[in-house]
Amino acid sequence: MIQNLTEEYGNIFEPELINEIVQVGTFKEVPEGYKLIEIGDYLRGMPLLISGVIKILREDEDGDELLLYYLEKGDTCSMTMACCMGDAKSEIRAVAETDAKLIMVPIQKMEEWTAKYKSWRNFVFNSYHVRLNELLSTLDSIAFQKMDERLIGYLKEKARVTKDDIIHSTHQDIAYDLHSSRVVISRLLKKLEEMGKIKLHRNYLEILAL
Amino acid sequence: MIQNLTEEYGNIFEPELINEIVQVGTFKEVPEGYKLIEIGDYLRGMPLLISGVIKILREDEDGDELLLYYLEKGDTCSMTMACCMGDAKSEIRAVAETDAKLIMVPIQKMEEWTAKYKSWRNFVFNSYHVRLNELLSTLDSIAFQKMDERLIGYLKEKARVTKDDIIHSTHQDIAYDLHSSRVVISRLLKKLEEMGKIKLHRNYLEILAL
DNA sequence: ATCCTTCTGTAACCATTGTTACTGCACAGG
DNA sequence: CCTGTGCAGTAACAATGGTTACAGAAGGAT
Repeated sequence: MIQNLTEEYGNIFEPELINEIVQVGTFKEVPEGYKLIEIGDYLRGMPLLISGVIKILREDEDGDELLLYYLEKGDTCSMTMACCMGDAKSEIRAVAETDAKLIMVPIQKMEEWTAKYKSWRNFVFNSYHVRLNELLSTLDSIAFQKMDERLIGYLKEKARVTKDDIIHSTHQDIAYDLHSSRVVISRLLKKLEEMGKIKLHRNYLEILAL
Repeated sequence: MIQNLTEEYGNIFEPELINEIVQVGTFKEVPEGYKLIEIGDYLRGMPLLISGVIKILREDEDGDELLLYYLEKGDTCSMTMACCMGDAKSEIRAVAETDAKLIMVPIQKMEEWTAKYKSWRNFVFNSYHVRLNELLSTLDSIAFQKMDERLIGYLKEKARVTKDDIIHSTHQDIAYDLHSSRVVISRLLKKLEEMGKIKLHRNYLEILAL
């Protein structure tokens, strides 16, 4: 655990803080598809992501989903922090997009470290900053873009975070993330294939030139 | 300035912090419609709202607008804080929805006070928390609601923050805020009038029962 | 009063997205 | 090998929202 922490966070946290994290944190390794947080969950810990990708989803009363953004190594979940301040109920769902390693820190420490360590304060503020901007771009894409543009953006982003030009998703998977329907996504993907930008297969697709 | 501050913030900030704010802050009174922040502006100060309502807007490259949320007394602009951490360029526009009084605090103090005052830390974290959730509901309404529901929500929220069941807006104004077109809004408003929920007039409308 | 500008109402039309329904294909498991 | 299940392709249609165009009403300015 200590070497993982030092690798990812050694350059931003003071050694004493790293020590504290090692003391109170618990190491966790989760497989792809593992549901880390469900909407309405009471949060007891704050995750520090060591490796892998976590996707953060929003859902409404009817069960309609929407992908908000991905967390990558070095990220933490601002939503979690936000929740720790308030009623502590999660507003979002977190699912491992790939196998992932992370460290869970008890939320009680948050406040303490915020007073004690400048690096922690900067980290927390920076996380909020990044997450707010991430949410803003998500909002932009929903408000200002059409579905074909959103789809292209989605494929690009997914390829980026997984470092893989093969997208291992069914059309239905994509439709869920974009809060659309399978038929619509199939239609648009077919267009992209006709334009030579992607190549479709069963259960996956290749990005050729987006 | 001191009595304004004490009225709105006296119960959450320590007296020493109030003193510091009085020392370095500048009082500002702006009329309805005053543009406080434009997209791309470099931010030099952080606003603490004393009275009035500020609306926060997002805009894309083509100049299409979208209302994100309102700030009310006791609120501050998390976006501003977020911007102070990063490249300091504003991602949003802030316009006074009503006449408003506020205190501008130099951003250099933010970091200092965060280390020094627990109440300030809580205030800043809480602001982020509230703003994140506000952004989430905005996102919800765009992603999951249809225009008629969004319109009703908009009218209710506007009536709430202005404490006035008369909405002093033209159909075009509303269309801008909801990122729709005037004709669409007129159509939907007419339907609401036929349902007896509102009464339409030139340049304003009355909410009867929403 | 007359003119001009702005706001509103409305119709006709279009584009995008979502829905329903049905097809065939791929593949895993017996 | 057959069969069931899930995935993808496609057509026809519906609904929502956006666009264009035009007419008339309100209200201010001269």
